[in-house]
Amino acid sequence: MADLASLVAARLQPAFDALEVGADPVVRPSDRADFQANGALGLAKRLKRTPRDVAADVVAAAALDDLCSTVEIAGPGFVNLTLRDDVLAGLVAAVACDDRLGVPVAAKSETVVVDYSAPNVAKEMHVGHLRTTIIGDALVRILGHVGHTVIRENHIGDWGTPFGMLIEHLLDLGETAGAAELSMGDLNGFYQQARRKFDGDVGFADRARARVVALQAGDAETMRLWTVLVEQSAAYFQVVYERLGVLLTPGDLMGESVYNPMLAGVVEDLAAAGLLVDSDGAQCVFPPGFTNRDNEPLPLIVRKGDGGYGYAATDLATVRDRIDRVGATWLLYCVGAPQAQHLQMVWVVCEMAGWLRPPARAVHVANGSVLGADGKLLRTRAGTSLRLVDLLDEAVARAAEVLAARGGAPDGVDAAVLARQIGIGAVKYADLSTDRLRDYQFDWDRMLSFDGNTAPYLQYARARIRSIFARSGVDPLAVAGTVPTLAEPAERALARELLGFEAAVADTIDKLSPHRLCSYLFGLAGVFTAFYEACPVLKAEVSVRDGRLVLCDLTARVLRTGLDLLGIETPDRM
RNA sequence: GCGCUCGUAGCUCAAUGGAUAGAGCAUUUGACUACGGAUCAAAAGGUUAGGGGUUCGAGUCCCUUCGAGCGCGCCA
Repeated sequence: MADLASLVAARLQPAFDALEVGADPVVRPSDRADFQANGALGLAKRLKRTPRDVAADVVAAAALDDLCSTVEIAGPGFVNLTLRDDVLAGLVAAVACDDRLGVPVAAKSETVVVDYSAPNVAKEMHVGHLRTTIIGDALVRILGHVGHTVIRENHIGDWGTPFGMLIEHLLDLGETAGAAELSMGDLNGFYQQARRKFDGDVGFADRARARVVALQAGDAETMRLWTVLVEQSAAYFQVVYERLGVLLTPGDLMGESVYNPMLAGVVEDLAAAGLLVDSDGAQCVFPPGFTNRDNEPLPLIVRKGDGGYGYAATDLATVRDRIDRVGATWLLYCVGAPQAQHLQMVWVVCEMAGWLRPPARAVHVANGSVLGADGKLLRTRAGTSLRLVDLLDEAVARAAEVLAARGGAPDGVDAAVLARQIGIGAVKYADLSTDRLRDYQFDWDRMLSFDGNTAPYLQYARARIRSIFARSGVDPLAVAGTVPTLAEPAERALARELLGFEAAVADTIDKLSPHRLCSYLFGLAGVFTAFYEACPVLKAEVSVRDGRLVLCDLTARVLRTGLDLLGIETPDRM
């Protein structure tokens, strides 16, 4: 199934080629017609002719009669193309019979590593982990859907100096009690108590420092205690991931400790390449183009003055591992915007060292922050960071309230399950539907509303369509293959919108921005509503009815597939 | 000081360099014994923070001012 705009562009291409100025047609969906071609505008100046004349030549040469019902040259030289109804109807019927709903498998399948979530061991998951986790997970699903080989990597913080104090605190509590506290998810308390002792108790701090040395030396007992911390945390993370409904599993954990054995090699190779510089006792690389506040070259500190490896060394090793061992050509880092400069420096150094080279490339899928109603970072009333589990619990509780106010769950539907689907879906959709780079304002009432660009609205729109089939007793399969008539404008508009799914998915991947898909689904639901209002389905005579049922069924399937790609569940009844 | 991101309707958000900048909410007006009424339709709402530039064409690209947020040597 070829994207419609590409189909039209391909028809115009020979006409452009004939003009011999090396330009390509620009065809895009338009509100004024099905498509608008405007490439002639750019050509006109080079040809020293008016855009309208050039457009007329292109249209005459393209012979679009079998594809378009009207081709109109408008304004300063825009070509408005309206597809023939029979062409449109045929395409919709074909998509309706296609399990992939028109979305093709990528011509080039790539191995993609998606780095996302990345919580810290023995620390609470908070709102700050929400966006990276949800956006990363949506991209994993979408890229996988179009046939890429997607490797999820959860780069948890499971190494470094804090583990000295964490291990000592675990010993102070007693292993059993400490582990129990961790598994209950009271991680804020655990970490903060350790921190407080480290800052206030000289003896404890000394033990913690000694413990770091033992950890780095691979002392068996210390490693065992470290493993306790990591395993308890990993189990806790998994509880959160399952409640959130993301694909991450314990098998996806690729913590900092994994790269530990590779760090010496990284430093050796950088030194051999002549990139390493001693600066104030630290081993650094100075990538060009980065300066500090005094306008001096900014170092990437690979090895600290005390001989320890910093996170930069780990990040370098990670790039190398993903490319050389995993064989990835596309590295996606779903990480907050503040880390942009650090990542850029790491990648520049990797390029200098020859580790990151085409076709492999790294992309920072940056995200903005989640803000409260006051426009500041979302926090609890007390001003502490908000635990992710608490946020998710509240989402489900509030969804249950909204559901109750609407009259409760339908008979035979588990209200608790439905509340979870709506509540979690609402949180995820609110996050995904805003441009990921922008900060967005978290608002329970808005995200849980059944009106507007929300998950409940889309879930409800689909459930209503399902109920048409349930009430009528018609099996969608029974009408499959019917070519809709598209006599009504609302039918035609819906058909055209349905064919846009492919382009919406492609655009989402192109920009690595799930909100593109959200916008499409919301638009589709709106066009469907207009259709549903204007065109009776079950009351229509059979020949018309079956075509409309195909449109209904296809709409429901596109909504479901689209929400599925975003990681949002779709209850059949609600 | 340098760098990054952002600034669009009252509010929350859209908009591949393409025509008259679009939705939802809120507001106002209207429809209808209903294929799911917590429905639908319509109106109103804009100097795209300000100024300059590039372009046939700028919310979008470049420069600049203002404002918000975040980074900038041994934490990750």
